[in-house]
Amino acid sequence: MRRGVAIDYVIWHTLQRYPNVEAVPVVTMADVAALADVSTATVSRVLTGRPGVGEATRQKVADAVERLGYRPNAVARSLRVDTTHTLGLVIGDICNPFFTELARAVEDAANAEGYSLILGNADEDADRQERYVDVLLNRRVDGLLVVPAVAHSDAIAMAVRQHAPIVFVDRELPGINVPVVRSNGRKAIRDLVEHLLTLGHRRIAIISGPEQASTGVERLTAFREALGVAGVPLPVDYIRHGDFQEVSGQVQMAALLALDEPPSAVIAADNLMALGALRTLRRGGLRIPQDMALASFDDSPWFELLDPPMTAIAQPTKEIGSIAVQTLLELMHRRAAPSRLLDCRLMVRSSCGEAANVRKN
Amino acid sequence: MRRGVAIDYVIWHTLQRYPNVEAVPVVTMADVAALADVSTATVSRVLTGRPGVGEATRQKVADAVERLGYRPNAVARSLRVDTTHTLGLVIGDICNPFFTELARAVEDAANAEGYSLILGNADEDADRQERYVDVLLNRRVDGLLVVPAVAHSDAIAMAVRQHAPIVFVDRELPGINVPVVRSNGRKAIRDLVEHLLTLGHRRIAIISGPEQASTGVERLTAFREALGVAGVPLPVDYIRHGDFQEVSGQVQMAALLALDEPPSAVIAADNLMALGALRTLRRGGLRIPQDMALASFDDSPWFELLDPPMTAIAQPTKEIGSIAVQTLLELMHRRAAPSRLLDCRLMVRSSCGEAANVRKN
DNA sequence: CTGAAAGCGCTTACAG
DNA sequence: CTGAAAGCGCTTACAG
Repeated sequence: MRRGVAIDYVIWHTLQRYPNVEAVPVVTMADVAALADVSTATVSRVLTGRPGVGEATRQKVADAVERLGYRPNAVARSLRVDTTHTLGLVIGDICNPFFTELARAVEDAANAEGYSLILGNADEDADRQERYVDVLLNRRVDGLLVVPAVAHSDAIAMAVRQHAPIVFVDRELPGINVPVVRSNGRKAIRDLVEHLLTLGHRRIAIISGPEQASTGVERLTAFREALGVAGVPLPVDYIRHGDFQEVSGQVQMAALLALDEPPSAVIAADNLMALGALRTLRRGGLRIPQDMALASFDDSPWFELLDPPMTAIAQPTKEIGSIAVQTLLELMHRRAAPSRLLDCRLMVRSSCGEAANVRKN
Repeated sequence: MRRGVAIDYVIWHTLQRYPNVEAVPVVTMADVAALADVSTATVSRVLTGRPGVGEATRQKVADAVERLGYRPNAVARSLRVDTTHTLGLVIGDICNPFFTELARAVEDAANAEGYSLILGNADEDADRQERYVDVLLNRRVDGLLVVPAVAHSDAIAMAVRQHAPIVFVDRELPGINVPVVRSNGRKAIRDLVEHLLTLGHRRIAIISGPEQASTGVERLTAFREALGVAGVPLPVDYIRHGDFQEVSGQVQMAALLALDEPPSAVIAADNLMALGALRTLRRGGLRIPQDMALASFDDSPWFELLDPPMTAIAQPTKEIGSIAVQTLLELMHRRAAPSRLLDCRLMVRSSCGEAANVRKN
């Protein structure tokens, strides 16, 4: 077997170099060069497809590579050329389908441009976020996409000061001037509120994100404005702050139900909190939408199949991901890149009531 | 501002070195050493916390690091110490909640051991899988976890021959001898079939995985055995092969419905195909479980909230992830590590019928 | 068309 | 306790 012979050669070779180590032979470019009887410079040239190598030589090298099962050491290459062809993405929570879909979109876009992606999951936690930003930058990713999980980040501030190419996705950080690619929920939220008003709802509450999260704030503001225009009051008790994770949706929905005058409709600012809210309603035996209407920011493949199908605001996730990567590439080439705001779409289903049986309260 | 001064120093320093480049200054260990007036060896010692450095020296170095905003180059370090403190994970499909949860568990376990994780999404595609395995190995991850997406992989076979530490998760590859960590669905599937039989079902079909996928085969075999024991026939038409993604669930359910004698119950071999099957049923206006019972392999947080709540087999995902990492670490230390098989649990909900209203057909 | 040599930014024996 | 120097595995001017 040819390959066996080649590998044995390497083992032997390695044992020569490290006579008293239980060798796990790792083939280097020097091994290839030796076997092909050329210099490492030449091996490097054929491996990177650089022109100006004789056909015969090229073949000799290719054979040696094949026989030895040579695996280029990307770490060494990166050190030399000062580029890793890797992008980093720090997301808020890998269990949140929105981020999952985003990661998928970013990965596709990155691959299409010849980059691989290292994914960091901050889990909506400040420390984990800081750690990941540093780790990825130390690993010398060529560019970094981050969904900031907290109001303030020393790691990011420092990185920006050092001119690391960074773009924010989905959320942003006050006072840090990097391009942001995200969706603008304003219009869709206005549509949603209108939808609720048409269905007769007048007591509408919101389970928003953390007070520091930019997306949370924006969604809340848009909500407040939409109600204001319609002249519908928004009691402070109707504004709940969750943390974008499921349990907070459960808790805040329970808190709303415990109010003297509970709302008749609730909007959750992300899909996990909507899931939590729904769970609380179900456990309490409440009917949707008769006892409580519920809508969600973020759509999901599951929503159509829930009981009842959930009305939701869909973000253009794929687009966000690919535009974010494009933006990052611009930055990496030291070109200016603008922030981008993309529109959302309201998906009317039946969790807020049917247009048919409009109700008054 | 101290930091401003320090950075200006670096810019100046860098410009000295590269007078005609629009400098993006990157601070190196040599810069720190120069500022602290020590050797790089000493800087390295304090940075890696090695003992035997005078307190005064240590402080000088720490100050310089701080002032310059020094960021260690992990690429250079890796080349030198021949370890990256990184694990790789190649999953089948990042949009599949099972893999997402798995990735989360693996990441947690890896972080706990001081490793970061590079995630590759094969998207159930052979080429993408091969590419990722190579890319990750070239990047010199210290170990690799893979959910093999196809029946045969040259990249993996080669890597194993080169003694790369690899463990399979969730699925395995025939003829490749590496530890496997996955769940054993046999018992839970037997429970599920029993559950269906008790409810009166006699025409039970399965939407299995691809014929080459080990998990698909195992689940199918367990299903066939369980029916065999009960003396219930399994027509060939009742065995459908999907690809673990949603659309195939839709298609195969439609095929089952088109049969002369359609089944009264269907088991989908993963959660995405279950979702697809459910969608087809809903679009066709069929009632569940009256017109068709449906159960899923893989549980999901959504299942409890579906219409109707879906009966499912839950895998111990967290455990699979953490045990897989432990197993990989053993391998990395060149210790033998056994394969591990973990039990699943049947979560009875109402998509197959209530125990109350048992039916006969 | 090909090779010798320098160098990327670290770490680590080896001396002192 | 500290430093000079070699070397990890590549790539790339520079010569020839």
